[in-house]
Amino acid sequence: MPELPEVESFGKYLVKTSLNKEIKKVKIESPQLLQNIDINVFNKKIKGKCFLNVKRHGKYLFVLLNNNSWLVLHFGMTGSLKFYKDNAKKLLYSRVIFDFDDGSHLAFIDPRKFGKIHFTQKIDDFINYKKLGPDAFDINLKTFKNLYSKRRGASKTALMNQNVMSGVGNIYSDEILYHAHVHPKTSFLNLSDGKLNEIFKIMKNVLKIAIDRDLKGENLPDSFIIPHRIKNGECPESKTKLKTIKISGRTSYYCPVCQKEI
DNA sequence: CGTGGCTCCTGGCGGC
DNA sequence: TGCCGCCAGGAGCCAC
Repeated sequence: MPELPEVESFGKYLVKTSLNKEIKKVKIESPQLLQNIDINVFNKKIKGKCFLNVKRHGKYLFVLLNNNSWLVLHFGMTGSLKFYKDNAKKLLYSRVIFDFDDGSHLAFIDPRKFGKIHFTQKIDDFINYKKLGPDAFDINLKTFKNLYSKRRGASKTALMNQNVMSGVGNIYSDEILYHAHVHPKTSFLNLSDGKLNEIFKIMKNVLKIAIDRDLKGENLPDSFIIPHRIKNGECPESKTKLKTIKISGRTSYYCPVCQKEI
């Protein structure tokens, strides 16, 4: 689930529910999510603090604590956040739970435990450490073209590479290429300058629509390929049955009529 | 640069 | 029903 749009809404959700409350206790059910930090040190850094603000870069959510450090959340394939008030309730697949002093809780839910939690003093340090490219929602056209115009290999692989640009994953790369009428295996090297401009615009648009819809809890438009990502799904435009191929080990959906390989 | 394979985990689904 | 293999919206590591 969690690519850029979902992480953006997790951030908004955290802001809406969990800011400025003292964290009484952290329950760490799955210590393996903690990266480069001892469980005791983690506890010490969090206990008695509160969340002040959030920032997002790509698929990472940075949560500012009132000790000038940032908690870094990455949601993997199945991570999410859930806020609740009921004291007795404990949600299935809770891996880390923040207990606030007013009796409410924020849980990091993650069935597959692919999520990761770090600490950093500065966001930029973390971005450098992970070698993350610019955020897909912030990036400008010039930078985008610099990064992609000479990129070899499949366009889908390039869009998913977090070191080139950060935030687009398997699902949204398919969506972007679908609207651009580009086959996921086609290389950026084979695309015209105009096509790159178009892909840039489409990417921004797709992400914006996805963020808005996610925040409102609505479904994506039927003109998107994502809702048709099912067995026997059809292209909403040409009504052709969608095809799937493996690219970089991930399943890619595309329309064989609208997206011809070059 | 680039690719493909394997790994970390758990649950759901289809096939036999 | 029971078991098995495969698949899943991420990403790091390694060999080539």
